[in-house]
Amino acid sequence: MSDPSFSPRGAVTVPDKPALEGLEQKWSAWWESQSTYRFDRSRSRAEVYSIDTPPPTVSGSLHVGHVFSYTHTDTIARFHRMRGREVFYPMGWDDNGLPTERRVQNYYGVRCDPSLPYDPSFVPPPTPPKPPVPVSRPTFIELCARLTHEDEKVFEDLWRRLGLSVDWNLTYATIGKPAQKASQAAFLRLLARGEAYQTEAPTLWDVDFRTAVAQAELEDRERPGAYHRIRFELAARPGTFIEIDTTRPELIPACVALVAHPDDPKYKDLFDTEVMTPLFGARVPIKAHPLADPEKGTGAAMICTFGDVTDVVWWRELQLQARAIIVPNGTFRALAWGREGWESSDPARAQAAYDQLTGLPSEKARARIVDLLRESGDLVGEPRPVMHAVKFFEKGDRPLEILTSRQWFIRTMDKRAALIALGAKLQWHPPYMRARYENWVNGLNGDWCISRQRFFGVAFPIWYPIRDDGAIDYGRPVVPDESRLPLDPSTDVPDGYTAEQRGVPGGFAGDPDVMDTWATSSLSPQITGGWLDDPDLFSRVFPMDVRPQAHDIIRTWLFSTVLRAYLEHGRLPWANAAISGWVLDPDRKKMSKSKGNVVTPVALLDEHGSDGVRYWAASGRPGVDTAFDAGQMRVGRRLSIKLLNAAKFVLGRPRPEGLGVGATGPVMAPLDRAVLEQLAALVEDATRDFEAYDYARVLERTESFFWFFCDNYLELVKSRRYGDHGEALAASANTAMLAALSALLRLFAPFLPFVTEEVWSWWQEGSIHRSRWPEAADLRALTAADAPAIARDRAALDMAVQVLGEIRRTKSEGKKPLKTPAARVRVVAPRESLDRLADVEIDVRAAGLIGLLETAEGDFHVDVELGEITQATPS
RNA sequence: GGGCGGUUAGCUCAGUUGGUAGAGCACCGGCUUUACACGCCGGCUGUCACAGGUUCGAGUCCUGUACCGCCCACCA
Repeated sequence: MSDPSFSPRGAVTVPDKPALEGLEQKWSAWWESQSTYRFDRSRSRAEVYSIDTPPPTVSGSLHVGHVFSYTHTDTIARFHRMRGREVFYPMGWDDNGLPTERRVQNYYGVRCDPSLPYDPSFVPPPTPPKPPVPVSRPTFIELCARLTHEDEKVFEDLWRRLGLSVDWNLTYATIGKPAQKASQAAFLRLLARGEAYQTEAPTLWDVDFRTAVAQAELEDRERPGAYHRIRFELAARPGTFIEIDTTRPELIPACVALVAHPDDPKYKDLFDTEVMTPLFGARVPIKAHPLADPEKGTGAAMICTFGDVTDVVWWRELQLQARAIIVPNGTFRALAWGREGWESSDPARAQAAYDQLTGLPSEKARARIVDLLRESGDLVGEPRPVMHAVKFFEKGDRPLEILTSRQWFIRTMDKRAALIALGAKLQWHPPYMRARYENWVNGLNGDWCISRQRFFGVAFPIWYPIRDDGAIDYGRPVVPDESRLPLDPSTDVPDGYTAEQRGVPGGFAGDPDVMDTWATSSLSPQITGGWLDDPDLFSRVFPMDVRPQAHDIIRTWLFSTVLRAYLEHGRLPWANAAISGWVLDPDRKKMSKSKGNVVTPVALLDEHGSDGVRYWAASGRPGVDTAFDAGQMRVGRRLSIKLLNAAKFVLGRPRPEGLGVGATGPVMAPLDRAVLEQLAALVEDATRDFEAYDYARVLERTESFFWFFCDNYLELVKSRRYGDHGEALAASANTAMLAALSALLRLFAPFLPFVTEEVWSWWQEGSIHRSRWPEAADLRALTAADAPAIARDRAALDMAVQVLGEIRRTKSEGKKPLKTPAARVRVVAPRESLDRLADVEIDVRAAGLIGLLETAEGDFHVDVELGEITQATPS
């Protein structure tokens, strides 16, 4: 036989009652012991299929969305493995950054106080205390590591249970040493090339986390607010006012100008004259800028430092002064009017007003100042409530503020054209996802801020000299040699200094910040591929074949990875992006913990089995948000059971003795040839679709064929295969069935790894997941049919199915058992069809329990008379 | 405001170059049939969102509209 894999190897062992129970434990343990998914790094780049696995956030909750998208990737990985590629499939854990910090704070009841000394004997209290216990930064980081390790085990258990074919020797963590080293080295190289820079500038700021955040981490949320109409008195014409609308009246003390459109006739004559701010009496100019919309509010707006990103644009482009009033925790700072350049026409009144705001957060200050404005008569009318979108840090609970601070940036704006070009070269699955990427790149409005004022993360590996006057000299950072990485500048000492010089004049200070989590995640191909420490491995896996990920992080993870690969290697990090959708609940909302509609994945696997859950997941098409559907999981479970039973039949020992599974022979019956030809076509389609990352289509078609195979083909050939028409025809059926079973099992293997492995083990050696993907040519070699013969065989199969269907219908409508004989069947059909029916007559007669079969030429129809056969069976 | 998807049976969704509308689930009826009752056989179900256009012919191609969802921008 040209395809050896359908010939049974050794003894065939089929359980009496095949069942799914226990298969997951059995086979996942076996795969582990056999190293079935071990990556062989001796293979060349062309032979390798490498996957840039997304590291799940281990501090987050496990949910069906994980199961969904990781199953998609696993089907792709298994397909390519069976196609002969050596699959590089690592697993990563995202334990970096804020989610971990927040979880550690809540879990242990601690808070990080970097000023505390390290206490090695610290043990977290048994229950989280309130208020939280302050701990040193090293202790906090230890607790982060401890908890994430626990979380990782839970994820690993889930992944093994789900049957992901990852190589567990290739795990990585985004806070692990290799990740730190890669992040720090890449940063130093960017710094050396001038692609990373530090500057003091207005920055998006989360007041609860007290850190800068990036544009990519923003999200809009609808919040109630109110327009407040405020009057500003013209400095040159007391008693004459300009009115503006604002949703943030509390920022009036930070007001540095008013602005209107250059062509707005209402304000044309007033540009570059001055007004007095209400309550505070500061003189501010009226400026013209095209971003001001004459249609909005009164047409004039207040510019504050800083109320929103438009303020930043105006402030920068109109070269205004800064009056910063909000401090990192989001409250109004103490300040003295009349000093620090905070002039006022009435400093005492300004001070009195401002004192009422000092120490308040924005929202409280807003309520307070509205009272003051109402008393002073500067509030025109009453506030008009409105729902409006407010910018939030995606993980934050309060609206962002914009604060001026010193931050690190990676140059992005000047790379946009190159990034668009790279995005066009990337193969997107589905293709329309590219638009989201291009949308994002084109909408960027600043370089990427990568520094965060947090504790648990990758440190910036640099120090700054401290001048003799005690000031930190940010302009001359002290950088280490790459060989020292990874390092922590808060404990490690720069070359040429001693530890005693830390923090003293003439000494040094470490950079206090950590990197944005995406600054590390964006290097995942480099981290997993051994970029710095294992160039041999890197040359075999990079650039990678595929990045699988969900569509919501195209703007973050996908974008930043493309950027970093471009900056570091001048090329794309992968050839393909396979984008998964979300899991929606039946109400079409994104499944989320807050809505309380999350089903735990383990409970699903318990109820429906891994293969059942995977079936549901794999039926979700690439990029498409998919409804959670337990019904589909039941269908998948049923399919798995059907596979067990169909295989039991195909591999079973039919009567008479001697015509066992070993009795194969030339495929000579038209039905057998037809089914193998159909299967060959299916294999071609499946291969093509899988190559195009359309796993869902492969599953759908394979399943459809499989049910046809069971319900029609197997039923039609049963009798012949039992030997009722001689050994040669039995052997033909036997061969076709075995070849079909083998191919079908392998087609299903990427989707249903457990049940297919189980069935494979009944009659084959080794893992099905290391077996060869079926080839259409192998199946066609069995039939050796030319095109006209194929057409005849297909027509014959078609006739057989139609006639059998008519007989079944008659029995069903007559409410008779299917075992009821059909005494007389008259088939009227065109001559050609009758010839084809004659080709398969013995199979149709046997399957339909036909007594007398009559034929006549005419338009197709079938008459069936049920009942016992009363006359001798005609030939 | 810009962009991207979607709208097909009660539900979830297929429908590859235009050629008489499909599957599963659900529902109804029947059947112990020697692989499977975790099964089998059969049945019912549609103005393919709407309006135009191209075509001998449109679920499929073009234009527009409506609604749903998402991404981005704006948000004084």
